[in-house]
Amino acid sequence: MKFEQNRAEERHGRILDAALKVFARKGYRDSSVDDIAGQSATSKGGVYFHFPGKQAIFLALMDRAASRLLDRVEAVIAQESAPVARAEAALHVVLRTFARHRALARLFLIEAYGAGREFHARLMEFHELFIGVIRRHLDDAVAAGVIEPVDTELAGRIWFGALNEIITYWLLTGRPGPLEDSYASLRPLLFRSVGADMPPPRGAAGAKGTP
Amino acid sequence: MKFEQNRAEERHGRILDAALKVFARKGYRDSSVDDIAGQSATSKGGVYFHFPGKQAIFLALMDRAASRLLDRVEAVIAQESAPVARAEAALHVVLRTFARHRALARLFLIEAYGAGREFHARLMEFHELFIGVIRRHLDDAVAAGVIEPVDTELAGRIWFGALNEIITYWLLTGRPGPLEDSYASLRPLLFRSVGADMPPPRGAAGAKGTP
Amino acid sequence: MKFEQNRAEERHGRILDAALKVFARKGYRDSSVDDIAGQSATSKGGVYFHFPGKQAIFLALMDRAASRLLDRVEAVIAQESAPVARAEAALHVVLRTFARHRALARLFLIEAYGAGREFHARLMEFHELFIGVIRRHLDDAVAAGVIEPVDTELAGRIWFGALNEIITYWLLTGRPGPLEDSYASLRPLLFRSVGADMPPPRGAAGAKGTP
Amino acid sequence: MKFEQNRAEERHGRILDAALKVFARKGYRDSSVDDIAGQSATSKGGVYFHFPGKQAIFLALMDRAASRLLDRVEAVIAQESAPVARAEAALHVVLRTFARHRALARLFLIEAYGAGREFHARLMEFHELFIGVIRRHLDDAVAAGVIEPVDTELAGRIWFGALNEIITYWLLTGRPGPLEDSYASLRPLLFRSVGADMPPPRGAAGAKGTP
DNA sequence: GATGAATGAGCATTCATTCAT
DNA sequence: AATGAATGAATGCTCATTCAT
Repeated sequence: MKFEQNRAEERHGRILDAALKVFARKGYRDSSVDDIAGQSATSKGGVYFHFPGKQAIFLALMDRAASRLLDRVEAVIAQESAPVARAEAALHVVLRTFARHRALARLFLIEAYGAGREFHARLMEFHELFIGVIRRHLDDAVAAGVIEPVDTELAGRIWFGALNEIITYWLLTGRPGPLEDSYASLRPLLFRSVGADMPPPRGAAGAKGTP
Repeated sequence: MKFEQNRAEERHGRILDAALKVFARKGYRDSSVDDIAGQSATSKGGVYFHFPGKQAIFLALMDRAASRLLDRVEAVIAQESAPVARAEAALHVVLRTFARHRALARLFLIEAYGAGREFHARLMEFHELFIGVIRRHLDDAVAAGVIEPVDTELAGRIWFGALNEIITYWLLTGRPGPLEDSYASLRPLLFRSVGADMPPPRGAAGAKGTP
Repeated sequence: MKFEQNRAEERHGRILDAALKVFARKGYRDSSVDDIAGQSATSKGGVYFHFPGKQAIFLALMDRAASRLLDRVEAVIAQESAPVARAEAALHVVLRTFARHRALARLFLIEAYGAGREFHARLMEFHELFIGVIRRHLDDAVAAGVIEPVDTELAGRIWFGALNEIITYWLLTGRPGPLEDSYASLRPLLFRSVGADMPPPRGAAGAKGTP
Repeated sequence: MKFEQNRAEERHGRILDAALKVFARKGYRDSSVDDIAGQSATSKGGVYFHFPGKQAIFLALMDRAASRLLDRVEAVIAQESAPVARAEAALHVVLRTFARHRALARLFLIEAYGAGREFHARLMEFHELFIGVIRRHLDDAVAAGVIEPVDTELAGRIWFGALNEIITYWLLTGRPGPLEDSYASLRPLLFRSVGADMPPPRGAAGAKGTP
């Protein structure tokens, strides 16, 4: 029975993997359940056994992806100690992950809009989740006196929106070639926006220059 | 003949107006040409007489809207003299216009993504157009020594992306109630991002110079 | 008024010419009245002024073509004196005319079938008309004792059907390259079918060799 | 699984049967897929599950019919020994089959022309197939010295074309009442066309040899 | 007479979903 | 659990025909 459960879970996951590929390639509306069934080496009936419908697949896919992404964010944040660095880290992981997984990026930045009314609320929840992370650490920074008091929710939203535009543009036009190159220029602008001193670049881990 | 031409143009415009309403209400994919025909008090055949197809309607709609919006932007910019104020003005008009015309906002911020691959390139062109306006005036500001040298293209993109996120969130959740309220908090963050001093708020222009 | 009448007739003919081109190129069902209007440098409304509808155009076209073809047949027959030669001449003109006017051939051999029930009766009338011509001269030949008594109606139909198949095959496959080449081989077979001696080839006009 | 396969094949065949009826009654262009679905007691979707489209149905129908007809031809030919009798048999089966199955006749002699460009090539292939059968046996007859050397391909085409015209005329006008009556008059004309002696009528085979 | 805008019925095709096996 | 056959509603688009100007 444990065995069967695993098999079911594996199938479940396989369908989501297939859906991600298909949705990213053809877009939500132009993907058919048959496409997903084909890509996941299952039958249409099989897909409907594991999911109640096409919408549910997309929703489950967003949930799984968002939760994995948040986990990664939390993991990276845990390695930073300075509040601003933590906020920054959150942003950077998202950029890096999307740069490495275009399909994922398409899902959140493009397809979720086109999938229809039903997904918008959920998408906004995800935005809030990520913005909330940024915001929390900016709040810490304010509390610690590292940055001036600002509307941290709005600041988080700005950071997030800026990132979105950059990644979306990259997704749809291919520019700039290596997405991560944007980050070096992006950093100072965002930091300045909340009146933070430029901390050493991420990864330099505070080891440099402190006597 | 002049008369007939006007009649044709009027119908053309009426169809676009109807399409805007319908697309904003039901989304591009869930809107049928019949819906548009009904809303514009025309027959389906009439719609197809004026437009080659559904996609063309959406495209024409985006073009018309973007061109009107750009005109408004240019008009407002012309009333400002300081470069940073001009860049800011561009942003502000967009915010105000979208706040007053939710349907328009939906079109550009939501539906254009869901309408399919064919529209993405065009949408990005519009982004570039607006970002280009901001950028040009930031360049002027740099040249005038008003702000420090920054990657103005990226700065423009950040401003634009931040605005997008704010408006999108408002569109989909209704928060904050009056969208324009965001502007007051947004301003200092964006200005700081490019290292600009806070100019007096827009519209306070007449107050300048009073001791 | 005579002038206007001529203008109208000219337009009428121009539309038929255009229709012939269009029908031959795209087939009756895939040709639109717009296509015909375009090809005849008229407006759709103009076409409908001269003809009550698409069917009527096709019918008028068939009538005009058949009548011209019959005229040509009669003219050529008048130049022959031997009854069998006359029957043969009828066949030969049709072959030659269709070989030189593919569009015409398409009209009668292909499109008339696809145009729908309404045209079938008329098409069969045309078949009968041509077969009647052949038959009449075969009857003369029988009466003159030149050929044995045969079912001349059937013989006419056979001659006509054979010709049809040959031309149709040529129309749709392009073989044989020069359609008229078939004629030399066709002649003896058809003549033998009615038990006629092989007369000298048409065009040799009895002048050759007879002392 | 064998069972399901049968069920699928049965449905497949049922749809073709329905299509034959519908196409023969209304013509290819005036038949809708809905008509076929209705006639086959299936849903439109069901039809599309078994066939990729309307054209494919027509094509499959032609293929099935032609293959069945060819089988019948071969079977009848096998019962004759004389080459000319075999060629004749081929012709006769076609006449008889079409006389008994008007729908089939309509399909090949009328609708295939009206169905559009796409079908013409296939139709000509069928013509060639049947003509090839006749031709082969005429070749045998020539080789056996039974008939004089003639262009057997052309002779086959003539026989076939003659038959076509006769059947087509019967289909569209109803004359002669019993189509098969034509055959008795047709035989001598065709035989003579290739210079063959009149063999005893088909079916009289058992009478052969009685002094 | 001529034009072209407008109409509206018709149709092939797609696809999410259901269900018998 | 899984399959694939079946359903039926939905929709973009075409086009013969009409008619106001």
